[in-house]
Order: sequence, then structure tokens, then C-alpha cells
Amino acid sequence: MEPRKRPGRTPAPAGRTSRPRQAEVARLAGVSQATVSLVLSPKPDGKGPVISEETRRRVLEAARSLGYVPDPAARRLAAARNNLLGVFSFTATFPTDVQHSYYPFLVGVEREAAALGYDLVLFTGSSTGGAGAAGPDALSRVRLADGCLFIGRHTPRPELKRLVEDGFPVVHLGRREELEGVAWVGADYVEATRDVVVRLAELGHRRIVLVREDDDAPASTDRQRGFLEGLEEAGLPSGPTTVFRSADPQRELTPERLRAWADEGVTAFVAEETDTGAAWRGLLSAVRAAGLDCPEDVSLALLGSPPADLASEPVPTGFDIPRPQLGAAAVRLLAALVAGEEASEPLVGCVFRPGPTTGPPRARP
Amino acid sequence: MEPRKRPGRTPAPAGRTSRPRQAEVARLAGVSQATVSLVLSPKPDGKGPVISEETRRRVLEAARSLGYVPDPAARRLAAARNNLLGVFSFTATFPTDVQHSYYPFLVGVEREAAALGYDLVLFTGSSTGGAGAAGPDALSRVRLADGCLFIGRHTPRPELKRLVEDGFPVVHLGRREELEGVAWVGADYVEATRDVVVRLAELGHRRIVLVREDDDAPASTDRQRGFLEGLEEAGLPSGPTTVFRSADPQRELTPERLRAWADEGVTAFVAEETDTGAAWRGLLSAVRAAGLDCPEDVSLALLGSPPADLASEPVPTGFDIPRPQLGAAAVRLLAALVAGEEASEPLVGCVFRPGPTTGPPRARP
DNA sequence: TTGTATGCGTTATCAA
DNA sequence: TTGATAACGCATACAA
Repeated sequence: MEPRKRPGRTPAPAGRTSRPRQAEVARLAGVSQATVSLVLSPKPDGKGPVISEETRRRVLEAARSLGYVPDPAARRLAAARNNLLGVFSFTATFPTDVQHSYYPFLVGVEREAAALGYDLVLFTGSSTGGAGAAGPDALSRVRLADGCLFIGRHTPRPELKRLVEDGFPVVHLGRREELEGVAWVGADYVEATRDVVVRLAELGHRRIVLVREDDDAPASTDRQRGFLEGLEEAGLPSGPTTVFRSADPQRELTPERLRAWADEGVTAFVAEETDTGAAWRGLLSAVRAAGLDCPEDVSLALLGSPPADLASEPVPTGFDIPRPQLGAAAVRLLAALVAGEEASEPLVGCVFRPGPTTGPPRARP
Repeated sequence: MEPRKRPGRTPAPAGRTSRPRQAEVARLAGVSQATVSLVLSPKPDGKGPVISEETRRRVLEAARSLGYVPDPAARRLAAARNNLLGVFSFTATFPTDVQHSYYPFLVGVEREAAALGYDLVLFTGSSTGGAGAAGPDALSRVRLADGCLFIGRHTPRPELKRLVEDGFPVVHLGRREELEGVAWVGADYVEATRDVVVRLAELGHRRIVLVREDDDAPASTDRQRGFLEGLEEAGLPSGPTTVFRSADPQRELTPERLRAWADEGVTAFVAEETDTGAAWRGLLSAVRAAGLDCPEDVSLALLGSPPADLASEPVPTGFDIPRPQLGAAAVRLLAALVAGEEASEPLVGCVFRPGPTTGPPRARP
């Protein structure tokens, strides 16, 4: 019977230069295509069929002579794995202003992803229209990866939740406990802040004031918690005035107020790190305006890293957020989720940073 | 007759939640998978079968409710586009040392990619082993994307050439004329340097010295060419001594030599920008050591941007490499290649940067 | 206008 | 140890 012509795609694009396929390697080596695949992508040691040395040699030789390179698309399709991890930030991943960028995180993310054999897909977030402007399903694009890392403060909860419910591996960089079910990796601000407070107490400080913005982000409340825990551990009282809230430190954190505190016996201040560094900035300028010397009159500590534009000034006492390690930890967690494991290593420790802005309190008359 | 079990792969992993496929969308919408494909990836206006508005609506609704996203690998395999542009750098894209990063380029790359509707795949390149350590197929992974942008100095030529020969769209960021057939986008150092020289001449300088490292990278030789062209355009002589070569400016660029030049009538120096900023650094320290004032005694210009660690010093006269624009131009070119167009816009202009380090030469007795 | 039937290049399974 | 063969998810030629 005549094999009648059947519908379907045209056999060959014909026009373009096409690279050698496993089939051609197989023909040249005198084996089947499947054998070529077995030789060229062996299972992790031991598993799978064993290929005779002679066959292996012939296949490798044929592949080399033909300049065979595997097609990543086909490979990933067949393996049901893209080896792609998404990175989604709600601002541009690469803002023009380097200061606000996630660069330090990305350092770790890239390194760890490479180590684990993943490539990265950068999803251009809500930023500049384009690829996936806004819209409810903007987040849907990330599904093209095997899993996705989310960075940034303002996370659209419903969409994220939807992804998680669908079993899509998601990790949030920065604490997100409140989003139930969303895996996250964050810095241990509680422990780091407590450490700073305890060290101040050990220096002899009895009254310490926390300067923070009026924000209920975990990054902020965690520091407050650590602050209180530190006071308690050091056996210090925690009167209500020890927590200073302000959305506009510049205005509320006046020299007068500072001086009043000093008169009340306050000898140390700790300020949280924020995007803008407003709390720390406000504290610094108020101290200067009040004519107080640091660390002679007051000790100052920054709960985080100083803003980039203060790089020329001496680095204050405080702690460093290990951003690259955080990024790396997030990738590890994400990779575990992708692999179906249930790993969980949320908190990454910060490291205490000694500095010239703290010292023993001045002996009071 | 019993349909006997035939060899092949197990139909479905069954256990894990898997991303929705066109088949599921089709089922939900009550149409065939092919119809879903037609609706979801329509041919450029007019071509192809026309789908009824009603069907289209149902399909889109189903796709949205399932959170459907096309599988990039499958798309590529089926000889179509997946709206992914690759970025491959031969060093880590995000090095720990921010100074050497491609960040400024990426700013433009991301913005333009988003504007054009592409997402970016960061191929974790030669960095730390991992994904594709070395090997010929390390570069091959980029074929997952529709095209790829290459950044960095040390380009493995054979692999790159191979990609180009296979018709894979490739653009190199940074001049790569010598790699025949490789499209590239670069900054116009020749023009920018000439501009600086001419402006110096207009200020009244008659003898100008170029400080550059002994490097034959286009970035370096282009500046030299621009330097010579500038001299010629200004009608100035170009004796051999006007070009200073040194791999170690710190040692060769001595205060004595500088003073000698000054005595010979040299009133201006231009230094190339390099990775390390060695030329500029060497020039600066030699000038200071020689006790020369800038710009009173000598005018200094930097052919590029100052190193990050000199950020606190006044920004010298020179020109700025519009890195974001370069990145954007590269993406535009790449997108054009992907679309099958033959666009070509290799050179991006630099912008002159006035500064306090240049002025009219001191009137000589 | 929509459904059917391939084919893309691999990997994975089972039979030989 | 190797070879058929199916399936991965999508796009497309052709039939209905």
C-alpha cells in the first residue's frame, strides 16, 4: 500500500544551517541514537546501563568529528527541567541608582546558582512596563522557570499565594512569615541587634535608646524585638521612652531632645538601617547639632550597614548583613524546593562589626 | 486484541503538581490543543488561521485562570521564539568587587529588554564551575534563548564563531571587529578622544602627552588613534614622545620625567581609562610628586570615567562612556538580529565631561 | 474556523 | 549491553 502523505509539520526547515544531531552521530558511529544519548550524558556514576568501552570510544570520536553539541532546548524539554531559576524584583533589578540595588544579593545568587548548575532568568518586574507590564498575571511569567526567587518589600500577596498553592517553588528573600506557606530566607536581625545591645551594656551603658522609623516591616520590628531582648538579657530597664518612632527623623530627632535624653542618663543610641538610611542620618546630625561628641559623650551603633554615600566616613559600630550569603542561602533553599525536598534554613546570621563610634560611657558626676 | 504494553517513557510523574500545559487549557476551554496554540501565539497580524472571537475569549480565560505560561524549551524546540535574550559574561556577572562589574551596562540592557518585551536569561558563565564549567558546550547553553549578548574581554573565539556560523544571533558588547561575523556594539573612543584633544588645543595647549598602558585591546588603541587624529585636526605636531606606553605607570611615570616634559613645553596630559585605573592613578601621583599644580601648571584629562575609589575627588575633565545606552543599543541590535533584520549600529557616542582639571596653559616666559 | 497528525532533539523505559 | 519506542510541550501543514 502506498504510504499516503499525512498531515503534520514540514520535515525540514531546509534553509538554515543545522547542526549535527545525535542521529547523525549515531549513523557515523554505527549505533543507535539512544546509545549516543547514553554515552553523551551519562547518569551520575553507576546508575543506568553500562556502555562498552569500544562503543563509547566510537561514539565520542564521531561526536567530536562532527562537532556535535547538544541542543539545550531539547535536553531541557526531555528532562522536564529547565535548570532555570527566576529572580523577580518588584523594582527594576538594576535600578539606575546603584545604592538601592540588590547587587550584593545577586552576587551570592549568581554564585550559588552557578554552583548548583542553574541559570538565572531576570524578570523585569513592575518596573518599566515592557515584558510584563503590571496586571494581575504579571507574576505568572515566572512560571517559565523551575522556581523563583522574590526580592523586595512590596510583594503582591494574592499572586504569590497563588503560585505557592499551585505548587510552584517560591522563595522570598527577606522575612515573609506572614505570607503563610511562602518559604523565605532572611537575616537574623533579632539576634544581631540583641548582640549589639548586650555589648553596649557590657561597656557600661545603662540607658540605651533605639531609633527607628514607624514601620511594621519585619526588618524593623525584628530589630525592636532584638533590642528589647538585649535589654532584658543585660538586666536593663526598658521604659517606653527607649523606643523612638518617627517617620521623619530629621524633624523629630531634635538636638534638644537628644540633650534631654543625655541629661536623663542615656549614653548610647542604636539606629536601624533603612533603605534611605534616614534613621541613622537623623541621629548623626542631631548628635552633631547637639554638640555631643562620639564616642566620648554618646555611643552610636548602626543596626546594619551605612548608606553608600557615607562611605567616606568611619564605619560605625553595628553589624553587617551578609547579603551574598543571604542570596546564596535563598538559592539553595529554592533549589531544594525544586528538587522536591523540604529543606528549610530561614535565618542567616549577621556578623558584629566593631567600630569607632562606641566606647565606655563617660563617668557621670 | 489487547493493546500490549509498549516500551517508552512513563506517561506522567503523577506525584508532583506540574505547571499547566496547553492540553489542560484546551480541555478547560473545550477546544483542541492546537487551537490553544493558535490563540496564544498569533502570527504577526493577518497571517494564519482566524480564530473566532468567542473561542479566543474562552481560551484566554482558561489560560489565565490556570496561570498558563509557555514552556520556553518547548517553544524553542518547535522552531519558534521564546522571548528570552541571553546574557553571558566570561567573568561573573556580579563580581564581589563591584568596581569590575558590568552593572552599568545591565541597567540599559534590562531597561531595553523590558521595553522590547524580552526577559533576560543570565547564563552563569565561566564563573565558579557549576552550570557549565569549561568545556565546549558551556557556551552552548545559550541556545536556549533567542539570541545572546556577550560581555567581557576574554571571549573564547571558536565557540563564539560556531554560534555565529550556526546562525544563532549573537552580539558582543565591546568592539569585536576582529571576530569576523560577530556583531558588536561599542563606544566611539576615537571620536571622544579626539574631541578632548581638540578642546585642549582650543584652550591653547600645544604639547599634549597621552598616557596609556601597553595594551593592544581596541579600547586602548582606539584612544590612541583618536589622540593622533585630534592632534592632527588641531594642527599640532605628533612627535613620538607624545605617546607614553607603560604596563606599570607607577614606576615609569616618574616625577622627574613629568618635570622634564613640562620643561619641554608639555602643558597637558590625557590618560586612558583602564580596568584598574592605573594610568590615571599613576599620572595623578606623579603630578603631585612633581609638585605641579592642576590645572595651573598642567591640565589633566581622563579618557573615560574615574575609578570608583576616587569618587570623593573632583571628577576630572574627560568623557563619559554611556554604559546604559551601550547596553540598550546592544539589546536593540540583538533583537533586530533575532527578528531576522540586518540592522547595524555599532558605535555609540560618548559625551564630553567638563571638569576642574583642565584650563588654559600658564603663559610661559 | 477548528481538529488531527506530525516533528523538533533529547531523555527514559523496556525488550531483546 | 544495545536498540526500539514513547513522551516531553509546542507549532504548524493539512484535512474536515
